[in-house]
Parts: sequence; structure tokens; C-alpha cells
Amino acid sequence: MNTDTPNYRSECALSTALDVIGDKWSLLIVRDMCMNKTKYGDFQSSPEGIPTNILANRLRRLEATGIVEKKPYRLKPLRYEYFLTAKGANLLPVLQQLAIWAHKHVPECGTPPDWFLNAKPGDLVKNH
Amino acid sequence: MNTDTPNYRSECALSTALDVIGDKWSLLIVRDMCMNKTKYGDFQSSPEGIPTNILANRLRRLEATGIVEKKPYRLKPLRYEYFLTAKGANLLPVLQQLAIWAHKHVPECGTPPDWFLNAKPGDLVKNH
DNA sequence: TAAGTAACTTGCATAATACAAGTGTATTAA
DNA sequence: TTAATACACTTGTATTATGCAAGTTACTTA
Repeated sequence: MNTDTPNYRSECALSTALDVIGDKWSLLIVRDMCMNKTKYGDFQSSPEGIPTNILANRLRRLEATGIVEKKPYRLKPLRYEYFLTAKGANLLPVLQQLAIWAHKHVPECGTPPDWFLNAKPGDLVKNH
Repeated sequence: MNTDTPNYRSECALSTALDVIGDKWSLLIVRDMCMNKTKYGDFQSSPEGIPTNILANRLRRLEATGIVEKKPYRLKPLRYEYFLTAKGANLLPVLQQLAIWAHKHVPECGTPPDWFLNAKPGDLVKNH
């Protein structure tokens, strides 16, 4: 009994957040979805060059944690599009603060677009 | 020539932020410093149980990236305390949004304290 | 003098990530 | 009517990161 316990490092909310999305790639996939990218190939073609096995793994994980959901867009062969859930869309403030911080403090990095900084989680959820 | 290029994955500010602090432990050390923990042993005794070699490595890295600075608190033997710089203190909004997100969306996790959610980066910088 | 404390380092095992190549199912081009 | 291309993956293996236990150095306290 009690299979499948997530087993977070501590009860600290920050620590738990990092256990869920605190890896090198997850938030970049979420970012791509904020830009209305939906398909495997869209994520793959982002400039960071995520390895394909990692991408497949992260999409599964994000779906399993309820951050993302998939819907078929073609049946033969079966292919899915991926969308942010409300839970996933609520990561937007995290992304924004990270981008603001880097833009302010890491000289080599680019300027986040205004639409991104002004967006709100509600703008991202596909209600359908 | 051109040694020591940081070599970020892309020019995206978010991606760069993750390159700098996007690992399992760095932000937890920053969190501890927000709580006025300053010494190696303080960080070690946090509930997540960071391995000592990782802790030593992350403190070096955080110092190298200007997020943290160290000051000797004893000379024989030489020992340091670690403090957030302005750059490090400005990570507070990131920590807050991560904690808010997890508290809202991950049922098993604890409630972030009010002092933490209401804090501002300026509160954290030790002006010597 | 012996034991303890604090801040590490070192060595080795395990896990995560990266890279290259291959697979299955279809559509389009020659 | 093959042949090439696309898409969304999987598999295998190398490399890197993380985790754990133990050891080291320089003191302090009993």
C-alpha cells in the first residue's frame, strides 16, 4: 500500500516547487507553451535544443503532475498537442520573475518581450 | 583566448536564469540566507539535507556569480559567513512566486510564512 | 590529554542528462 | 510505384551531476 508517494524533500513550499519543476528544462517547455507552441516539434526547435528523450520524458512528467494536458490533433497516426492547464498557467509569474531577474542582473542576456512581461495566467488557458 | 565564457543555452532571459540558478539546491541556499542563516552548518542543518560536497560547490558558484558574498567571522582557523548581495536579494520575488505556486497547487506542501511572503529584497541586504 | 565542533575534501556509487542513431506511420515528390 | 521527407518518438551508450560515507585540518572545551 501507499505506492507512488511523490516524497518531497521537505514540507517547505519552495523546496516542493523545486522538486516538481526545478530542473533544467521543464520551465522552458512551459515558456514555449506560453508562446502558443503546442507540438513536439515546436518544443524541439526552440533555440536551447532540448534532447528528444528529455523532451518526451518532461512532457510525460508535466502531464502526470497536471501542469500540461494533451489532446489529439490527428488520429492516423495518433498525435497530440500539448496545452497548459490552470496549474501550468499559474507558473507564469515564476517565469516572469526569473526573466526579470536575469535581464536585470546578467548582462549577456536578452530582453524579455513586453507581451510576456504583461501577460497574465488567465490569458494562457485555452477554455474549450 | 576567450577562456571562461559562461556559455548560456540561449539569449532568452528565462533560459539564462535557469542556467545560473536552475538546479535543485541553489535557491534553497538563497532561501536559507533570507532567513538570516549565514554559516555552512546552518545550511547543512536545513530539513532538505543538502550533501556537504554539493553545499561547498554551490557556495563557491553562488559567490562566483555574485549572488552571495562571504566575510570572515573568525581568523584562526579562517571561517566565513555568507550573505546575499543585492543581486541575490533580488531573487526573493522568484522564491515567493515559487512558494505561492506550490502552496496553491501542491496539496501536500506547507504554508509559507507571512514574513516571507511580505518581505522585500531591500530587507535582506546587510548594509554592513 | 581526549573528545568535540566547524568547515570542508575525497572517493566512489548511483542517477540524470546528452548525443547519436534507429523505429513506425504516414504524406509528398520523382 | 518506389523514394525521400516529416513527425514523434525510443533505444543505447557516454558523460556529467548528484548522493553518501568517510576522512582531514584547525582549533575549543571538558
